[in-house]
Amino acid sequence: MGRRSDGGPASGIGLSDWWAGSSDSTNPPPPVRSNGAPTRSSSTPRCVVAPSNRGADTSSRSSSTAPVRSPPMAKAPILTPRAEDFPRWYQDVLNKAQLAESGPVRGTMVIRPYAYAIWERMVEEVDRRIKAAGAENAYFPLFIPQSYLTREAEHVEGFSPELAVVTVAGGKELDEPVVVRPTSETVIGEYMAKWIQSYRDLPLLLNQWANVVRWELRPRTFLRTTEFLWQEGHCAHATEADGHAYAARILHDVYRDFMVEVLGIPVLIGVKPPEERFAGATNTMACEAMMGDGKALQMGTSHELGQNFATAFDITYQDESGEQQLCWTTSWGVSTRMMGGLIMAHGDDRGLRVPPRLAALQVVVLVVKDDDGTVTEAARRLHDELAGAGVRARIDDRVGTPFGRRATDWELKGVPLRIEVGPRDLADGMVTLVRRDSAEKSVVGLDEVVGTVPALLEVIQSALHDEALALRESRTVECATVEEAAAAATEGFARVPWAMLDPAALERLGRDALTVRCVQTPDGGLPERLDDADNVAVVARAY
RNA sequence: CGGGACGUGGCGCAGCCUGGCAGCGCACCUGCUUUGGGAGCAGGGGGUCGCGAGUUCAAAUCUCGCCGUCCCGACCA
Repeated sequence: MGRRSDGGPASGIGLSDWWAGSSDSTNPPPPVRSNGAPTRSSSTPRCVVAPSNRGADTSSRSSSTAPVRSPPMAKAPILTPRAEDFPRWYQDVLNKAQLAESGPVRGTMVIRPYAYAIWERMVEEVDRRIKAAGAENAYFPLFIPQSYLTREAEHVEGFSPELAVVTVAGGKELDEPVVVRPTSETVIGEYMAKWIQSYRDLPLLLNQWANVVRWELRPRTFLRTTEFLWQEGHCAHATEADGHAYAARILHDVYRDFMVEVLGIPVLIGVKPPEERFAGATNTMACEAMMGDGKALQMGTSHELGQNFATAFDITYQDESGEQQLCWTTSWGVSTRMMGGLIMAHGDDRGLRVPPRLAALQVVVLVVKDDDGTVTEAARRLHDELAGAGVRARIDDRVGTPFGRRATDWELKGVPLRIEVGPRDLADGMVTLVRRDSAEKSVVGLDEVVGTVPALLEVIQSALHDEALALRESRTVECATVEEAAAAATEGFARVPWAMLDPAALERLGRDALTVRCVQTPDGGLPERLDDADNVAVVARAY
C-alpha cells in the first residue's frame, strides 16, 4: 500500500536470426485511442467524479544443426527488441500478447482475460499466504467521507493531489464530498475503533481485495494506473513491537516468499528512507526487484503506522491492568503492478515468459497438423492425462491456422512449455517438448510425457529465477563514493553506505533521477534501525 | 500549468503544401490451396476524415474556434 507503491519451412532459422537481419521497421506503437472516445453529452450527470486539486529455433529440430545465417530479408521483429527501446517493447508485449489495453478514461486499463487469469493466480497464492499469516478477509466501501481523510495530517497531505472526489450524486450536490478510496486506512480505522475493546481483541488482522483510485499524471499500464487492483492488509496491535514484527512477517513470509517462489523474481527487502515512506507511516518496508533494463520496481510494501491512525480514529483497547491504550497499526499491500514486474523481469524479445508455478496455463498441447483426426485424438488424450496429473494444460487444435502463427502466439503469451504433437512424431510414438524460457526442444515418448512434465516445469521455474538473479547480480555494484554510485545506478543497483548519503549526496543523485530504493543491513537483511552505522543504501532508477 | 506534435475503417499510416470519386498495410469475412516456425492466391465487408462554424460551384485538404490524445518539462512515485 504504499502510496505509489505499489512483465519454415526453412528449418534452420532461429528467431534470433530473424532479428539479426535488418529491418528498420519496428512495429508501430500502440497508443491506443484514436478518434473519438465518445464524449458523453448526457446532461444530467448522476454522479460526477472530479480529481481534486491538481488536477525457434527453433526451429531447428535440433539446434545443433541449425545453420547460422541471417536471411537478407528478415521479417520484421514481432516486438520491438528490448535493447532497442525497452518501454516500447513493454507496450508491444501488452498488445501482442493481449494482456491489457488502456481504458476510455486516461490512466485506466482493461485487463484482458489471459492477463487476468495470471492476476487471479497471483491472488490465489498471495491470499493463501495472507491467511496462513492469520489475517482474515473483509470488505470495506469504495466511497469514503472526505472528512475521514483529513483526520490524519500527513495522510491527507500525501494523498489529496491524487484523490478523485465525488461532489454530485443522485442528481444533487452532496453535502459532504465523498472520495473514491485511494487506500483504506481511514475507513478501516473507523471500524477497528468500534470493534476493538480489549487486549483480547488484538491483534486484529484484516485484509481486503479491492480496487483503488489514485489520479495519476503519468500512467503506465500495470505499473501506475489511475485505478488498480490490490490487496490491502490493515492490522491493529497492542504494542509497537508486535506491529513491527507482523509488518516484517508479511514482508518476508507473504511477499518475498510469493515473489521468489512463485513469480520467480528475486527481490531485495529493506526499509524506505523517510522521503519514500507511505503518507502517515512511521516506517515503510518494501520488496524491490530489478527489471530487465536495470531499473528498480517496488513490488510490495509493508508499513508501520505507529499510533498515527490510532490517534486519529481513536483505536484504543483496555489492557490487562484496565488502562486504556492506543493501538499500533500496520498496513501492507501488493497490486496489479506485479503484473508489470512480471513482464519486465521475465520477458524477452519473443514476449512474456510466465514462470510455471504462477502460470494459469502451464502447458499448451499443440496439434501440428491433422489429416485424419488421429493426431488431435492423441493430443486430447495427452492433454487429459496431463490435466489428470494436475498440470494446467490446454489443447490448441486449430489446425486451420498455420503452425508458425500459433507457436508464435503462445510464445508471446509466455506459456512455459509447449508440447508439439504432429504426425511425424506420432509415427514414432513421440512428441516434442519446447521450453519457452530457453527455446530448447526435446523429443519424448508419448508415455513418458506425464512423468516428465512436472519436473521440467520446475526446472523452468528455477531457470527463470536464476536468470533474473544473475542479471541483478551482474548489475549490482558496491560503491564507495557518490559519484561511483551515480554512475553504477544508471545501469542497475548501486550499493553505498547509507551513512554517506547526506542531503547533498541525495540531491546529487536526484539530478540523475536516482533514488534510494531501500536501506538494508550489509548482508541484505531488514535493518532494525534506519541509522545503524553499517546500513547499506540501494540506489537506482525506479519505475 | 509551460513547450512541441498529432486526431482519416478495429490497429498502424499515406493523402493536406497545390481543394475535384477516401486510399495503403495489418486485422476481419468467403473460397481454394496450404499447415513441423509469423501462409499463398482470388474475391469481399467495413470510414459522417475529432467536433462546430466559415470561405468555395466543390473541403480530409484552406480559415477560425472548440474538444481530445501523445511527447518533453514541471509536479508526483
